[in-house]
Amino acid sequence: MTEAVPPQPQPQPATLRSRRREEVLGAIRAAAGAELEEQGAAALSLRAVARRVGLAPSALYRYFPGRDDLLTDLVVAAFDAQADAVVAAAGRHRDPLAAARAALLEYRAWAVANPARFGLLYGAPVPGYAAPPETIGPGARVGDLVVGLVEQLHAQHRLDAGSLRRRASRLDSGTASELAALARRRGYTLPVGAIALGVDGFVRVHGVTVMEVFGQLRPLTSRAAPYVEQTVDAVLAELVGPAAGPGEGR
Amino acid sequence: MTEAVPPQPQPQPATLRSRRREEVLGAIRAAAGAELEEQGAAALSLRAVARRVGLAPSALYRYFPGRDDLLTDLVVAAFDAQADAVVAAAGRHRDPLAAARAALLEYRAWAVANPARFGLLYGAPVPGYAAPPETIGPGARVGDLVVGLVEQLHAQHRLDAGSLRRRASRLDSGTASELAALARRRGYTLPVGAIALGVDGFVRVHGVTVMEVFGQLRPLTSRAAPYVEQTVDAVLAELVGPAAGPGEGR
DNA sequence: TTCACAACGAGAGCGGCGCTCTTGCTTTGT
DNA sequence: ACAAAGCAAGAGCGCCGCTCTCGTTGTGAA
Repeated sequence: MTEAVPPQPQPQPATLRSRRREEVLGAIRAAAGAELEEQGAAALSLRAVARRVGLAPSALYRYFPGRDDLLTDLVVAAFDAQADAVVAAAGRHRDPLAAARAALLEYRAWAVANPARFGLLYGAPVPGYAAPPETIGPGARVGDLVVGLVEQLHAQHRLDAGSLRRRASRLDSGTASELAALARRRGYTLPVGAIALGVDGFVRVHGVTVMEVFGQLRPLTSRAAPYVEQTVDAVLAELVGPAAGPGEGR
Repeated sequence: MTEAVPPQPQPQPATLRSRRREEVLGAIRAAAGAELEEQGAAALSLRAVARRVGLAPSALYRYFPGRDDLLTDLVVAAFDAQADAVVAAAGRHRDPLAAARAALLEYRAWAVANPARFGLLYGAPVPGYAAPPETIGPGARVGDLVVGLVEQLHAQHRLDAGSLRRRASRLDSGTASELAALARRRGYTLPVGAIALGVDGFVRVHGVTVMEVFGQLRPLTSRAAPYVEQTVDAVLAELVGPAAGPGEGR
């Protein structure tokens, strides 16, 4: 559970040793990322990483307490890379609806481009490995972005009133109070029905992405991209009404 | 890729050896299932299975050519068990809408009750293991059931005309022709828009199930059951219009 | 009924895995 | 200049999947 390496770099000493250490650490991270991409998460082998960087297997334990901590490091890096990509895609649009569309499509595109990393984050848990608490921070960035965009749409009075009413009427009191608590905790200022709408949409896109990346979509369509696009458009239509076509936004 | 054991039992010899073989095979399957439930798919160890059955590790190779073939056997068994549960749940209702609701809820309930088996089927692929072709037959039973129920709703003119029109207008020609080919291949007699509606609904339920079983839903709600139920109801409402409440059907 | 044969289970052994401990060597701060 | 700390390598532990060999035992044909 202990952090392998403190995230804040201390540039004060800049000694020969600390510089070497950063270099080797970067090489290990790069090698582990390459191994992950080629072999998958559960097959990540410390010895293979050591071979790739040209170190003895035992030398790796100077940098990571164990295989699980190396996995944790990769999990955090993957969450951050994914969030960076999605946030950047959303940031290219001023209009929150166009930003949401770009974010959801990028969520899927990043997953398709990085299947092993995506599987590490959202696949069946690696046996004997429990995600430590320091991974939940980076893991929440995408969700926060989506809710933030829904919040903007709500502030601009663009959320579909019918969808909002229908969704709120389906909410049971337990889920509603938990969503309200979540909103209070994170400082959201939108009604729980709107949060539920946003969650529904994200869950839907995540579901179709999981099916595509893990191979269950291929029996239905050989090219999954247009199907995902249709799903995203349906999600946006549910949010702001049927006016939201593919050409909406900037 | 070779089937470890022919599925059709030959009761003709009934010799002492063949009877013993069936017993040991059953014990191995049971032990492997227990190991799978306790340790997860990727950690399934032939030696652990052998210990549990009380055999030498090498003796297992008389029954399965290797670890992957044992995995394949478990995959087929899991697909069949899941399909049995879902089909049975649907079979308890005459009305296709009620049957669809029961089937989708049972799909999630079985996954929650058998997380390791579900992860074996739909999680990130086990490294170095590719699902062999004999697994796709049992894997299609649930999909066929869902499409069959949508087909019944269509035959009874109960599908929501607006949903059907909106979904068809969003279909691109490539996806549409692939769905049409799928329908031809499997003998469906419903329009591609209806197939797409059914696929959308199933994908949605699968997505929320994956998130619950793999642990990504807990940050949102501590009790996922009502959220899944709301999703299923939304899916059914999309199918037959907003009249479909939780109390619909027999 | 006898007997060659095939199925069976156990054991030894191969290379690879995560991980620990020990042993030298190099850099560091005093 | 020197003790202390960091570092890399090697040996070794028990685990893994898998192969090969060797007695033993049930089987079907002679």
